[in-house]
Amino acid sequence: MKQEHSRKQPSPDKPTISDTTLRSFVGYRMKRAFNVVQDDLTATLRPFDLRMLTYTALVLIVDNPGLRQSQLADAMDIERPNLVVIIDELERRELIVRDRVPTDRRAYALRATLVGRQLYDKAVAAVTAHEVELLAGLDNATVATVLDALRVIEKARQRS
Amino acid sequence: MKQEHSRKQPSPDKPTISDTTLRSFVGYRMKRAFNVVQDDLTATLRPFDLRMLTYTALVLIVDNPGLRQSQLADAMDIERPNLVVIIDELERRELIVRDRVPTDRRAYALRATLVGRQLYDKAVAAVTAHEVELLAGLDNATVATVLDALRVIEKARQRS
DNA sequence: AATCATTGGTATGCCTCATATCTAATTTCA
DNA sequence: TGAAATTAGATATGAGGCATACCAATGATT
Repeated sequence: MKQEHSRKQPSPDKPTISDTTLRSFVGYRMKRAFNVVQDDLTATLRPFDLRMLTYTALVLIVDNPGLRQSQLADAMDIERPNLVVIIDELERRELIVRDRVPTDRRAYALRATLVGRQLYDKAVAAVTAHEVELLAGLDNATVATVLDALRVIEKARQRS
Repeated sequence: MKQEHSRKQPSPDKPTISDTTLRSFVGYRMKRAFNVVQDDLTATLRPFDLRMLTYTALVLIVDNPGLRQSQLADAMDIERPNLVVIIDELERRELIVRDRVPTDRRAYALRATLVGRQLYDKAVAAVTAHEVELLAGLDNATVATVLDALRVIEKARQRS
């Protein structure tokens, strides 16, 4: 996703069109807000030459040394074939290594290199800083409420 | 996006991997929650043979009869070339028409047909019902707080 | 040993997004 | 007014994120 939605202010001559119906949907609001967050994240990660998915994979590998590709795919909620190219890229850049698992020669144990861990540190710090700025207009209690609501929504699928 | 993330419960044997670092980011939580909402929306719209984008376009055209394609692209935050195929599809299905604008022969005024408005009614009702179910675990005050927070986040870009 | 399941990989296609470029039509303005 | 710039829509094309089908190698089951 290379969007970076250009935020164009409404031209005063053309009539602004109404999205009242859509605004009544939480999903629509979430998408619009998430676009902003994602664009910000994309811009934040660009200096590190990371995309959202490579960043996510790197973080999970650093935090879970030795995990298998299939576990990582599960955690990232993507299919195994799509993870391969992500791992390929991280390995090519020597941010991680594919270690053979002695007890199961089909599998790889993924581990971050020193360089990978250093990039992780810098990227996580940058993303954290950007999030703080993005949430500057909200007090902590509100953020906590939102996070809790998001968790409820995320878990709602298991009911349906 | 044809995802429909298969919600697999964690196998008890394999160690669940930790996403603690990522969980600390609001963006990550938003993405996970939004995936659920989007999957639900996709499933809800499937019986109507609508995707999120065709649905969004249809709703905006019904609510703003006569708008131009470029206005619609602006409202949907997508590029004009990408809107063309969406409009093509809606027109082919005779849900909307491209009327020539007499005062500007470059432009089209988009209008929904009767069939389009009928589909709109059904789809909006279905999506509304699904949202109610998805948000069943949250009280109204919480939803209001979340919507407000989302608006603050969405507008935050204009500050940066 | 034979069958089945799993891991990682390859090939492939769809959808969403972007950019560059084209035409026709309309504005702008020297 | 007439040339240049701008705009509306369309086409072509490519990147990236997703899915499925299929394969080879290995491991698990019986």
